[in-house]
Order: sequence, then structure tokens, then C-alpha cells
Amino acid sequence: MHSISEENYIKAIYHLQDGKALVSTNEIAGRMNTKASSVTDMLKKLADKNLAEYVPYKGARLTDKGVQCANQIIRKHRLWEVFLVEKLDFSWDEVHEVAEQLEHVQSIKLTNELDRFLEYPKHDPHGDPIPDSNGHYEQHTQIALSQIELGQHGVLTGVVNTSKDFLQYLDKHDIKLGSQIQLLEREEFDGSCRIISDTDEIYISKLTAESLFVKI
Amino acid sequence: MHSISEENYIKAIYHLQDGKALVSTNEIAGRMNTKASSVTDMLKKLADKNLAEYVPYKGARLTDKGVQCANQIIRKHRLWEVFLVEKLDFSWDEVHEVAEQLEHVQSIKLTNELDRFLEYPKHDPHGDPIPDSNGHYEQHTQIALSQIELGQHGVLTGVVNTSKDFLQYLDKHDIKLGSQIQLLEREEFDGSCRIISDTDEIYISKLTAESLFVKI
DNA sequence: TTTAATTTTTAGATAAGACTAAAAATTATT
DNA sequence: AATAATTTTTAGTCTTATCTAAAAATTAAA
Repeated sequence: MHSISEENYIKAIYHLQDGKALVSTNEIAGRMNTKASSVTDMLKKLADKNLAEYVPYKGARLTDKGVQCANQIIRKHRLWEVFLVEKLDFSWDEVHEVAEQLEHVQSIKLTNELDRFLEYPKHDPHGDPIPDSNGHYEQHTQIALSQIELGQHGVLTGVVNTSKDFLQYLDKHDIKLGSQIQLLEREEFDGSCRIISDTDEIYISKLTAESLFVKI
Repeated sequence: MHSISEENYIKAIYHLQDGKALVSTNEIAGRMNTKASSVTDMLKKLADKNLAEYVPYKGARLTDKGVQCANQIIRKHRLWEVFLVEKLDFSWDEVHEVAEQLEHVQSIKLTNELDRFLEYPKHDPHGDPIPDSNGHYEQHTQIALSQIELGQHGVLTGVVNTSKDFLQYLDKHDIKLGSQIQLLEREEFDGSCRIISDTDEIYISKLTAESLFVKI
């Protein structure tokens, strides 16, 4: 179908184009650790294949066909992440690199059977939604833990910070997707919070509270 | 580590070199659907990397390092085949193509965790042995069904013919790896056999009997 | 054992994808 | 608005892995 390189560009543009009319060559180069000239070459190719609209000197954006393609890659990536964490005991911070490889395996049957085997998960281990076989997904109403009211509780559904250090910090405190979280107290002067995660009472910083998303 | 192309050549040489002192360029080209000139190029490269010994005009053979590498690729391939059949409901004849892709994913942790998840299977769905993480495997004592004595029984441990048609034929008659098989009768004039597979009594041709291997 | 047939290698070309350096276009600044 | 700074593209090179066609080596046959 498409080369691994093409797929990686499609994915990068998809993640960058959120809202924006056009994504610039340099933005793509930055995200992919490549040079602008390489990006230009690929944008022409993606435009030829009707996967992206490309306006020289202005940037590019995925066509509907390109978005569809991106959704399938993301679907595979996130399903594999669920598999690695739930079945193979990987931790949050270890899955990405391997999922980057697995997402390029071409077999519609493989993807759909994996989906079934995992019992049609709606979100990956970071809380990001998993598109179904038609590319559709529900963006759940999540709110940052730093935004909810005192005493309120919710279920951890996602994180915005996916750095290794942060994910390991969460693991250490046994804060995981699906954890029941209640906000007990918030210090006004520094925004730090006292919360209950499942049964443990812990203190978290403002930055952490802003990085955790819950469904209320 | 090694490119996908290199890995495919290593695998091909490994399967061809059984016993033989050297595998010829043309044999490799034939197995890989490529041209002899491409094989020559790659043999030089593998020799440079100390993965194969290459004697111009004579052929090549894997070094110990090459054999080790081949075993790891085969280990991954066969583990994925088990996964596809046991967990994702693939049939025998559907797994190969997908496993060919999955075997190139680089992550030692992935391979070993998959092995654990599948409970350290000793054989793949075709009965071929799966090397352990050190590259060792036990070649079990299997014998063709056509060779055993009347009345004797065994467990189906492998097939030599892996054509789609043959595997589908076996599925149709519910003959699968691990099936308890007993030889009831053999016609001398054409070598066909009457057998019991688990609970079903069926007739099979000489060719089929020669293609089924059992552990007695 | 000399010629014929086959196999293998070399030489040169091609395609994908990435790079550097220079040129061109765009945006920002005075 | 003219110049400076930045961004983007073009042109040309490199690497990997292929291929074709021709040359060289090996093997088979007369």
C-alpha cells in the first residue's frame, strides 16, 4: 500500500494539522527529525498520491483520503499499545517505540482480530481514543484534574505529558488509566493537590494535576 | 541491527544450507524470487558483516553469528504464528504472510514477553520447533504417519506440505496439531490409510500419510 | 580435451529516501 | 519600501536494494 516512510509523514501531518489550515514544511521536519528538503520531496509525493494537498512555500494538509489513512495507522498503533500493556506487561513508557514498528504491519484481518481479542478497547494506555475499523472514534469529555472542583471525583482517562519520567512517576504511585480519583484539597499558593487515587492518598504538584485528565 | 532485506537473505540461506557445505547463488535467488546478481551483492555484504562465508562462484554458508541471527528470526516468526492461530483465530494457511512482517519487529523484550504470554510453546502451528531465547530447540522424534505400524498411535506434531490447499484439507477434517492419531488399516496397492483422528475415523491418501508427522 | 551450456559476477542503471549547499521565495525589520 | 532574516525549494550527491546485459568462470557434453 504505502511505504513506511509515507505512513510516518502522514501520521506526523495528522498530529500537527489539528485546526490549522496548513502545516509548514519546517514543523514537519522538526517533528520527524529530518531536513526540510526531505519534507518537500515527500509532500510532492503525497500530493501526487492524493493523500495531501500541497501549496508550495505555504505548507500541506491531509486530504480526506490522507486522514482516513492516518486513522488506520493510529488505530493500529493504539491497539498494539493496549496489547503490549495488558497482555505483555509492558509499562506505559516502553510501548511507544515498539508500537511504532508494529503499526506498519499490513493486514486488515490482523488489526480487526487484535481489536476483538482485546475486547474492542476504546482508549489506549495513555487515554487516547482508538478509531474503529471505519476510522471513527469518540472523543470523550475529559477535563484536567486541575480544573475539577473540590470533593469531585472521576476516572483517569488520559495524560497530556507522555515523557518517560512522568509515566514512571505515575507507575510508582500506582496511578493508572481507569484509576478512581477524588480531589480532596488544593493549595491556592502553588496549585498542588491532595487526592485519593483508588485507595491511596497522595500529594501531587500543579504540573501533575494539569497533566492528568479525568472523565467526571 | 540488520535491515529487513539482510534478515530475509539470512533466513533463506539458513533454510537451504541444511547439511550442504555451500548454498549456490541461484538456489538463493530461486527461493527469494530475485536475480542472481542481487544475491551476489548481498552475499558480499553478509560476508563483510561476518554473517556468512562467501566463496565466489561456489556459494555461501552462514557463520555461527549468522546462524544465531537466523534462529532469532525463526523464533520470532514461529512465536507470532502461534499467537495468530491461538489468540487471533487465524487458520494455518493464513499466518505465514503476516508472520513474515512481524518477524522483523526489533525488540527483545517483545519477543520474550510474547513467549511467556503464549506459555513457552515448543512448536509452531505447523509443528516446527521454536528456538528459545538462546537459539536452542529440541528437534523432536517425529515419524511420517506412512511409516508407523498398524494399530500404533501418536500425536500429530508436524506437516511437511504447507500448501494452502493441504492445510485447508486438514482443517476440513479437523486434523490439527496435537490430534491423537491411530493407524487402523493400510491398503498395500495404493498406500492409502484408514485412521482415527481424535474421535473421527477417516480415509487418507498415501500422499497425505507421507505429509503428516507424528510423535509416537 | 575442446566446445557448448550453465552459472556467477561485474558494470552500469534505476528508484526510494535522505542529505548538503545554493538559490529562490516569503516574512520581518528598520 | 528596501533590506535583512528566515523559510522553502531546487539541484546534485549518497546509500540501499533492486534490475538488465555483458563478461568471466565453472560445469557438462561431445
